[in-house]
Amino acid sequence: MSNDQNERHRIIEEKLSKLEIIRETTEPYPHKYDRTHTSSQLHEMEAELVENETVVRIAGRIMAKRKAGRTMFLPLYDCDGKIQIYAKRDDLGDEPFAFFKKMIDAGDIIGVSGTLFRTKTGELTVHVQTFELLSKAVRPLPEKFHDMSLELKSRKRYLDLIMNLDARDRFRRRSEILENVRSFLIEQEFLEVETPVLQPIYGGATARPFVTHHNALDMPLYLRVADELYLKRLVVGGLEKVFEFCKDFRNEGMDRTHNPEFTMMECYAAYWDYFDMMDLFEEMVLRLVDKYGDDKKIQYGEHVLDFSNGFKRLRFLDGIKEKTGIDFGALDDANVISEAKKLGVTITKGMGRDKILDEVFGEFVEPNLIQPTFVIDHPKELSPLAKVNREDETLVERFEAFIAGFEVCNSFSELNDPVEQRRRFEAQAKLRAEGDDEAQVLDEDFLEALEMGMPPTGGLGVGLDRLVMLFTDCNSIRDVLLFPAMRPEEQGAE
RNA sequence: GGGUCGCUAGCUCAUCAGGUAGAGCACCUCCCUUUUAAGGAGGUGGUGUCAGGUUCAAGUCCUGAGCGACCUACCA
Repeated sequence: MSNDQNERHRIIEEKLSKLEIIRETTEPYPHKYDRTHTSSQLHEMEAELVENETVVRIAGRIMAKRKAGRTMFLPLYDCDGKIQIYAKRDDLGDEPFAFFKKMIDAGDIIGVSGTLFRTKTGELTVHVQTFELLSKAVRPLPEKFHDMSLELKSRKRYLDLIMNLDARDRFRRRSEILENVRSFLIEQEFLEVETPVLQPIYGGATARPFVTHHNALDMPLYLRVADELYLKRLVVGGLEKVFEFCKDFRNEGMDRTHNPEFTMMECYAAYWDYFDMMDLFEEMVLRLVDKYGDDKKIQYGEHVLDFSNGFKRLRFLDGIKEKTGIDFGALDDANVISEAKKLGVTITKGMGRDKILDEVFGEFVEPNLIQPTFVIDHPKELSPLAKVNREDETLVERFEAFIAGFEVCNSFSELNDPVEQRRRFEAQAKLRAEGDDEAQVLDEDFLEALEMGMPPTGGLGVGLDRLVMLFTDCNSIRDVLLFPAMRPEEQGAE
């Protein structure tokens, strides 16, 4: 972008010329610095460090420079918090102090050694004995007492992380949550595996893919929309419990719960059904509730989400009946259409009965599912990879978890009948021919795997970004992605 | 995709009855030996998102484009 233009900016010019002056006597970008403590360790170990007058070495970014004559106070941010440092001319000597005062600015990264004390206003502070410039910043920090715009935070996440310690905490928590889920699955004896991101045929979800091209093979490849079909191949192969943390890519709209690339966790367990998966998911989430919530409750925006009774179970058609008063399950196709129309649902050509039900559900039920709910037993056409329901052959054995009005997971008793699976794929092909470009594509290689015999299997996919949103009280997926998708700032930039 | 609002100094924002721009932070000079949105004095810095139009005159009005925020619809 306009680097050249920005580098003409006065402040940057000034800092660059300052940098050249520094270079005459000092290396502004040395190779390393040995620190003895981090800021939070200083706070934790204060009593001991003060008593022993321990000389500590810390490093971090200067966030402000408060000059008071022949002394300076500077807040320093490091990996886990902040600590104030105090520099005094009489301690450092005229030359070094002058260098510090003149050449080192807010935004620079320095290392200092010194002893701990408390100022008369009570702030724990390092009394500097020696200092070292570790990295000179040639751009100014953003303004310090107003929050950056949301756009700038998302575009330049490093600035957000520099300025806002809570942003660092949020992403640290994201990592912690993912780690928690991972170790939970490993405890349950799931095996972590990796499957292709680049796939010759995409499948496992109803979604439009990103397409790319392999030059050597001269063929199109698709970025995965799900890893489901690969994980099931592994179950066929005898890896009975597998999981993957997978970046998936869907070429669709973006909003507060959707980013074109996002992170899912899918897991499959042989000999399990969807009830087992409900238990697994519930336990996985309750662990997080215990860790981050209070008395089985978590605050999310205006809502208090109450997990003390686990997830409520709501049958898909019952949910619709509750909210609309209409028992769609008892209606024939023509009446489904006319009732849906009465409700104001837009029906387009090629929408089958079940698709219409999905619309009704999405409109009238989903937004109301604030408290943790498993929506179970969906219509068959919506779920071409799910096994038919053992009690009602028009439905499948499936559940989706809804919390705070959005979907967090999707799971089924996996369809393992190769003949039936082929039929379902063919039905999808028909939908596709009728114009549904999200319909799934027949995957012959996957069918061949099923034909080898897959044990009865339970599968689960969890939208990890959304899970993180819940436990970080974030309203938008962008806030839990370090680098959310953004349009380039300037056109024709290069 | 549809609607509403926004885009002015590096950052956060003023100017909003059309008369060619201001503040705070940051930066520069100076004063200040316990400050913490440090303070005081002075100063630099703007092709007002872009492109057209109306007008004697446009950041300000009109049209279009770009980017963003929020709401709304669909996929996790």
